[in-house]
Amino acid sequence: MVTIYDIANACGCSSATVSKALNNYSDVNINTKERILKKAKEMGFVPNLQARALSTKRTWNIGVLFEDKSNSGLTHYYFSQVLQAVKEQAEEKGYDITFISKNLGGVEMSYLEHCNRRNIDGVVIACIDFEDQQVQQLMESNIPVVVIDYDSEHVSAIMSDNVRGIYELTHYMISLGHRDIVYAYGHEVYVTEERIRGFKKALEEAKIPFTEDMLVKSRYSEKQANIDAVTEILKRDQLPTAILFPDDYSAIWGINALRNNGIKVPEEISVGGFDGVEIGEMIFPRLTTIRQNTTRLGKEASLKCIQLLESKSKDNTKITVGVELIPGGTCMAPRLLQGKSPRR
Amino acid sequence: MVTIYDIANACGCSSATVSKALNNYSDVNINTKERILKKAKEMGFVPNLQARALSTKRTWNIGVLFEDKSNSGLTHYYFSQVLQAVKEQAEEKGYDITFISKNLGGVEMSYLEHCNRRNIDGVVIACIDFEDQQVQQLMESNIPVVVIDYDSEHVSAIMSDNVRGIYELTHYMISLGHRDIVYAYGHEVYVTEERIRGFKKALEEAKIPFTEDMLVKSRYSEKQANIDAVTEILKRDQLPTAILFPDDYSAIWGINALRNNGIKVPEEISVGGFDGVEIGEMIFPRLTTIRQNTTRLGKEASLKCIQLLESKSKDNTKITVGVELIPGGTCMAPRLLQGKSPRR
DNA sequence: ATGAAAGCCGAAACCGTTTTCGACATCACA
DNA sequence: TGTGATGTCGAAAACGGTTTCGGCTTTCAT
Repeated sequence: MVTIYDIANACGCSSATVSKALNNYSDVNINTKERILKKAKEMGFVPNLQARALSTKRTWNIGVLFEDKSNSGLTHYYFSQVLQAVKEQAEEKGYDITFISKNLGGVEMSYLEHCNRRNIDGVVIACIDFEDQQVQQLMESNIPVVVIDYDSEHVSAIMSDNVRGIYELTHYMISLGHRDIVYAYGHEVYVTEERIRGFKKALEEAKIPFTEDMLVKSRYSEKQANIDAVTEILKRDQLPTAILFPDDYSAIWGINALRNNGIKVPEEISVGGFDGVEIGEMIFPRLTTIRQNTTRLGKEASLKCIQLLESKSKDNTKITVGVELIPGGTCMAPRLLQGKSPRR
Repeated sequence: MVTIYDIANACGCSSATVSKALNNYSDVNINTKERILKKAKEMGFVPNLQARALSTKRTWNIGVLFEDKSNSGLTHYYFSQVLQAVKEQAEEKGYDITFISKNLGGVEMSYLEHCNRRNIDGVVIACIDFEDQQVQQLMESNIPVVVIDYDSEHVSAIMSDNVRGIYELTHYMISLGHRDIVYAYGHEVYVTEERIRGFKKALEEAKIPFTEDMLVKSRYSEKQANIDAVTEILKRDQLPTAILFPDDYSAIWGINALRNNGIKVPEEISVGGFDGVEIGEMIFPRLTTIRQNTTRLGKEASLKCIQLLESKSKDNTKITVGVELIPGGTCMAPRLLQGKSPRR
């Protein structure tokens, strides 16, 4: 391994001058500088980031927290896209990303401690369980943190326009003629509250009275929870004409569950998803859903995080990223008379 | 930030002793040790990994190379599962993972240089383009490298049993009565050669003469390439009764393309995929495919990599991980007389 | 000619750890 | 009582960089 000292020797100058030459300091003669740079390249010099970090306190590392309880982390259809965008944007700015975990090497360790050990410059969080004690601790620390889809006074946030998303989807259903709509909502977290707000808003505007049975508890990205939700709904005397699921994955399993119970989609029940990931296009007919702009969410998160860490500050600005309705083939106007139960 | 010096001061001993106490050296009195550990915890000491790395030359960091040309990296249905397993296993052993990229901070940089800057302890590679000059350079370097699904004299490898996989799938098709089978193979890489071997082997055993038109060039995980492959096949005077695709994603788009052209699957043409990822279960009927053991592939890769880096050695042992046939509903016995062209 | 300013460079401290090696005390044993 | 072994500790160097600050030249206006 060749160090700046080796270069200094070869150039007949001091290591300080080499360091300055490599870092574009102004107080080094243009000729010396070029000589040093040339020699450095010749000798195959590669700076040691650990050494540099030790004195500059910058690791050029962004931590990523992606602990999804239900679907294990990286394989998540929606989050993996966000993560990809975070990664690309970070790399473009010269940062590497590192996953933050509890439980490193068999030793239970808080997220914050993990970050401190590695001297992470900043963190992007996009997990479901923001109420986790350790996540809160991290957000309240003095490490710059950007969260995706959560609202906290301590951190900056990139928000997908969930209210508008579910509002538009509901509105669309209503415009097709649906009035008996069920929203199978996800985990009881911030995003869910937001979405329920959007759901109710659309109903209200259409003067459709909201009743408790329009909400069914389910879970994001959990196959069985959504199949169970469907099973529960099918026990009712009067079936809804449309069901909205918390994400596309859930919607697809929901559709399968409906079909396994002899219900035709969309002829008997219309279905809407959320996320707009590619699996929605793979099934037939294509899933009606709300597309979240994963690329922008990820990019904005990275950029905001970098901006914060470079200014060594924290703030709690919020950036909202728009969503888009993707009409598919899983919805149609309800065929049966309202208020009349379709079979069973 | 509290350092070992602070602890030394508080304990009335030297930093050397503190370091030793923290690292379980034998030449420190049990009482002093406990006093130091207690104080360290009290003061909230967190070791600085950069400083440690500087003197030990271990970063506890494993680099991951996942550059998939077609489908962008992390969002890949198959690779993301492997990656998840690599990550989990690495973390269990106390290692963090970091993505290796060219082009860090706008500066073109070789993979090897990226690793050297960060002083990565070892690398796991699972990308498609192993022939890339930079990937080769990395494999030939003295950094411990483990590759997934590639064969090189320079590195250790974890291999999925591709030959057996495609052999079994083909064998299954033949056992259903198919003789006109097309294999739409993926990128022209090592894995593809392997699979073609397995394909031919199954034909040979069944005494079905191999002809060139049984192979169609396509690409892994590329929607359009597979749709195009289907379009090409459909131009033939005599259609095959079964098509095998290079992965599940491709198979699903292949099926959609077939259906868009009025061909019934599986009634007119049977279809097989490869990978065994969940999307194969989402469509109706469920995709017949070969399941690769992504979890084991990832775990083995991590473990092998750690074993190598801890012994500071390289070798080129190969570990093969088995595969499994998942019979679905996209295959059935061919209905039409062999040798007769089904319509058109 | 002179003093100030600007340009260029290097000594040395510093970042937070590990690790070697020698010093010292204590102990056991002949 | 002397000797060697054993146990415990710390000084100091090393890891590979960055950065401050002061000193020396050179330039330039007066």
